[in-house]
Amino acid sequence: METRYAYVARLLTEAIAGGRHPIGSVLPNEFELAEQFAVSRSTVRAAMRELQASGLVSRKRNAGTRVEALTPQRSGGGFTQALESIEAVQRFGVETERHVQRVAEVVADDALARDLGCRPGRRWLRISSLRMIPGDATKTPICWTDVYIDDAFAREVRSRMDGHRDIFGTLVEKISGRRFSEIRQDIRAVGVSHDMAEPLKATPGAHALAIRRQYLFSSNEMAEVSLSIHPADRYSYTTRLMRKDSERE
Amino acid sequence: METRYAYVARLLTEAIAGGRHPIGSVLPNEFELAEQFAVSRSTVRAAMRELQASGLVSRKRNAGTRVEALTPQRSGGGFTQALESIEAVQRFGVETERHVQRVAEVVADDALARDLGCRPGRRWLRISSLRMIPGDATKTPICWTDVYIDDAFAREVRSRMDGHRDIFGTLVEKISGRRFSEIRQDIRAVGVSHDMAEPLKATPGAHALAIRRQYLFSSNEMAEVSLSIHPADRYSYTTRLMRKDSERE
DNA sequence: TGTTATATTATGTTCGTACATATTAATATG
DNA sequence: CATATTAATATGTACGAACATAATATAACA
Repeated sequence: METRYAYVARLLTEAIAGGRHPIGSVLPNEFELAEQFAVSRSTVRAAMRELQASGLVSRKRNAGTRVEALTPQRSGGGFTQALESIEAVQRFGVETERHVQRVAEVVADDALARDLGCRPGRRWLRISSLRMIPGDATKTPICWTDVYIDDAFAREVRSRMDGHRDIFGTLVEKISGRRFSEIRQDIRAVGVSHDMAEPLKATPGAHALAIRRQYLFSSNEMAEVSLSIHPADRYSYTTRLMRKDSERE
Repeated sequence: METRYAYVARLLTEAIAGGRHPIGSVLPNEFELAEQFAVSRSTVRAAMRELQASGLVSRKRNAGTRVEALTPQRSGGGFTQALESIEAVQRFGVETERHVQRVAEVVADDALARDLGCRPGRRWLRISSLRMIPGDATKTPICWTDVYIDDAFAREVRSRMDGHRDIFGTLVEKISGRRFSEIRQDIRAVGVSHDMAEPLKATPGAHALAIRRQYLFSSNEMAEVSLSIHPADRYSYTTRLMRKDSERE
């Protein structure tokens, strides 16, 4: 038999998916829900824990329970990929080090705006760098990366980037005092362009992976974008998706 | 101030990390722990929920709480990607339909074994197909896919594949009565080969994404592998990684 | 001996109560 | 009018009790 909290969780999930509670709206409080469903507050809280775990709602003291998504973001039955840190998103199998080539402030023209997924005219700090394996005698770069950081953080980033060996995303989080809530990633097949062929030690037109990563704060504000070019023979993007059940047997 | 359940969770986490409770051992039951820490059973259960969420322990009725790992496996702060189903792994933005081109039983030679990640000599049922957008007048395929299914399921798959519109993975799960526990995915940049240029309506050597997906029952039982070739102009692989935290602000 | 009832056990569910705490809204104060 | 104080509010923490359920161990029985 379906437990009562599972029943409450299911009804609420269906109501949210069905549009009864649009994103951003606030659910009735726990006591009201308890009365509506004729269960105790503890049962409502157990149901809420499920909704929260699946990413449907967020909760805050006295602000109530707000709907964040219409469908489960972190489900139980499907597959999940877990990355323990921002760095892990990059998934280089090996240790790499960054060699900064150029730093410049740029304004997005139409082409760049399309590449980055921002509006034309937006101002960015661009940091271009190569990634290498430390101690590699051939000095063959793994990839070329252009990191675009919101102009608002440009001065701080410029002054602190030298002492910073981590990925730039962590630096932006440190400077802004905020945390990224989402990373959008886009992988395409491209050819190595003429400009990049030489620094990458590849032939122009050679097969390569182009990876775009957009780093967003909670309000859908894009604070950073990175564009990487990986020649095909040096990199493949690997993920392991695990079925997630925490119950035993 | 540290809450009591957080205190209990911390002590238990430290005790596990410190080797006091080796992997596979069973913790004292909830009533005993409640007495040890001088808290109520509810508080112990709240602490247990934390340990379970971080992957340190698993629990089963009457079998108790067993230690599964010494350090947190799913810590907060990282990012996760959630796929609701096996199909979602493919992440075509649009509805697509499969057009089977060839079906054959094959034995992996050295080259194929390397491509699939299996041992040479293993027998597979290979199903080659094109994926199209229904109603597309130009009939331009999205991708070419070779699906390799374990020989053991070959006969069943052959007889049931016509009535099956879903991805083959679900068919294999249905036939075997087992569920995949892991999908390994590998994305590389390649050129369209001469054989595939014509069916894909692409020029030989054109930039393309090659995606290999290995479907595993357990960590060493690979039941299915798929190799897809996506011409660059028709597909990009997109993922959204969400921060795990569900607290607000 | 093998199979079927029965008791035991540890976690799971549900209730109710009480107080804590963070945030917002209302009110009083300078 | 701006600021400090207070009240109201919704979630968070903590307790204790009772019963449910699944798995295991034990006893009863043929």
